[in-house]
Amino acid sequence: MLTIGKLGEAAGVKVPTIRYYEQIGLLPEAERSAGNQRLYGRKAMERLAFIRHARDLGFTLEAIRDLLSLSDRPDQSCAAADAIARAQLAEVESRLARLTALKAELERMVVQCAGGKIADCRVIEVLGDHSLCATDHRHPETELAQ
Amino acid sequence: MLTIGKLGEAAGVKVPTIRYYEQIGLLPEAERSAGNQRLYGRKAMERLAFIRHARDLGFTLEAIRDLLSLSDRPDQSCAAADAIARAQLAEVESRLARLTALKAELERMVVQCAGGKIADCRVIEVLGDHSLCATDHRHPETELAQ
DNA sequence: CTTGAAGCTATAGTTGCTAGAGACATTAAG
DNA sequence: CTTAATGTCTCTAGCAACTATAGCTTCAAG
Ligand SMILES: [Zn+2]
Ligand SMILES: [Zn+2]
Ligand SMILES: [Zn+2]
Ligand SMILES: [Zn+2]
Repeated sequence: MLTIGKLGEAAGVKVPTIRYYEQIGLLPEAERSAGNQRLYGRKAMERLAFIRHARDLGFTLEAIRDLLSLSDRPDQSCAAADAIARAQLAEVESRLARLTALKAELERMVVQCAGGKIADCRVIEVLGDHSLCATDHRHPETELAQ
Repeated sequence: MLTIGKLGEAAGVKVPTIRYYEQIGLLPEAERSAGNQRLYGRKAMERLAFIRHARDLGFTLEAIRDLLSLSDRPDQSCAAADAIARAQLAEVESRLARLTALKAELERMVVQCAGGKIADCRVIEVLGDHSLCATDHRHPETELAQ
């Protein structure tokens, strides 16, 4: 059995984060030692590794909650899990598209500035006027999140 | 003079967001009508458009605060403004790199799943075990933000 | 002149944590 | 065995950048 600190170290998750996951019900309530300290076994460790990995792949905690409850029912079809993954892929693709446009605009800005006074700075000028942009990079309904 | 609603419409910014910007000091306190409603002139409109555009390009409100105070001093060198823009470009590039890796992993996951039971689902399997990943996509110190 | 939209303030909620305060538990050294 | 240094406990508050709600006042159209 691992203490919370050891578990965090093993899984690459900070201690308060583990407690937070328990608090929001993503991890079950941990067993406690005689002195009221949390103790974790292999199952908890695997569950936390799953969460950590899914977070690293950009899934929200809500999506992870769903994936975890799916993974607890091995006999069911995996269609729902696959749908969550495909939605996450679509999300990532849309962010990629947006960031690619942003990168192009930012590059244009910094390249075009000759480096004089603020009054002549292309960066300041472009920020004040989107019509000077080459692409339509504007924030659609897509959230900035992640 | 525009009311807050008209200003928001013109600049593509929601009304509560404008009030929020005023509250945090990003916009100056607006003039008020006899009935205590905010009124905006062309300067406020330009300032809000600048903020909106910079937000669309991914700058943080802190960076925008700095850019705005720089743009209020037209005689000074634009080096500081350019540095902020280059930092933002670097940030975007690092997010792009990470998202590109995520996209590759997510694609691998969804492609490899044959679509049967959860017990055999490649999505669930890979989420539980990063060693099944092709790339090291893990979250460095870089924040997930935006 | 009435009514509905738009404005006002103030507070709380969102996501996914992170940081602190103050108290108890465990471990290692002396 | 005692102390000191960590580690852990709970609880609360804070971060970005808004968004939503409640309960009010003001404005503009018919
Ligand atoms: Zn410049
Ligand atoms: Zn633009
Ligand atoms: Zn599957
Ligand atoms: Zn992985």
